[in-house]
Amino acid sequence: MNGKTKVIAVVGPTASGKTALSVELAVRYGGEIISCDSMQIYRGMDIGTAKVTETERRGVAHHLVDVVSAEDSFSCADYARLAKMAVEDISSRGKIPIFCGGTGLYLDSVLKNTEFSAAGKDDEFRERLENGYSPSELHCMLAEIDRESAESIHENNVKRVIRALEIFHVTGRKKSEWDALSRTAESPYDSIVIGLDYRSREELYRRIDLRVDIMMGSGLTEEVRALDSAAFRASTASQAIGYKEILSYLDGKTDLQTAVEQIKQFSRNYAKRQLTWFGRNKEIKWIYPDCAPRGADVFGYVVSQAEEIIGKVR
RNA sequence: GCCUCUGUAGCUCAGUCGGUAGAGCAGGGGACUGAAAAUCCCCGUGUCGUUGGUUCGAUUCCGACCGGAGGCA
Repeated sequence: MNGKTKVIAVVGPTASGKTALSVELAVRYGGEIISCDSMQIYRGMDIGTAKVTETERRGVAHHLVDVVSAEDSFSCADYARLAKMAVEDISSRGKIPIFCGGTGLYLDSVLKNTEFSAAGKDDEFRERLENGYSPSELHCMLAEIDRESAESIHENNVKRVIRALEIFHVTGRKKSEWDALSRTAESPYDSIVIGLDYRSREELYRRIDLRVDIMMGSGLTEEVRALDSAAFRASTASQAIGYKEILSYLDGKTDLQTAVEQIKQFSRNYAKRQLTWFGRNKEIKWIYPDCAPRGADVFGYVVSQAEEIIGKVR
């Protein structure tokens, strides 16, 4: 007992079964869910983000779902702010906050209590750099003001190079300085992080493909059509897997079958990136649904594994 | 039946004027601090369809055969 707020988190790649487990744990332990998904944040994006349905929620309160319009911009820093408030709110009512989602950066920023730099974004500045310079020119500019950051960011990663330049432009201090500073705050949480993954990568990929087919059958095309607008197309949300491909189909740039294949493909690639992110967090306790005993109820197995993990730490 | 084209990495295809071959995608690994479902980095030996021949040497040239595509009749 150290007085820190207890939180549970369920993480893992897309289609690994996080939603059902998190709700089950919330029911068993008296918890409320805090979504940790960069796309479920947006209103109107339900089918393509596999957002928790009313039935799936089983009466459990869900936070940080549908909080902004799909045309708005949103950031990790915004998320961290809202998530901390949600944790406060939930635990003040004697309930356990349970994070659930696949956006590793978002979760870490909360659990590790990342102190974000004071540099907000400056769209004009970004645009000017994007259009006015080559990647190597930008990288040289960064090397001049912040050698350390320049060394850790690859020249071709223009987005990052520009952000580092932006931080200096806005605050007059280096990104590397801010980064060091951001790591000094201690986490106010005691967290148990449960990861869901499949021992068989193929099995995970099969689940992803299947889920995409279900999304299509549930009317993803109609959902995207309903969201379509100039503002949506200019937004971060429209970059989401499933949305950008259908948009391209609606424009007649790809046929539907190709679009669906791409959605599956990009989802699989994405799942791999998620696993890489979570893989470096050695605190995560992994559960593999495909390791359930032959003939056993898989979900029951997953839940009992989770209970064991939670029980041990408590 | 004849003619032409074609057979190279899981897929799509380059290439070797004869000295055993390389891209994209897939796949694998990695990074990640205000766009993160984004962005970016690293990893390519495969009977070069089979089989004869020519050659010091053939995936590359020639013949036959077997797939595939098209054309003529």
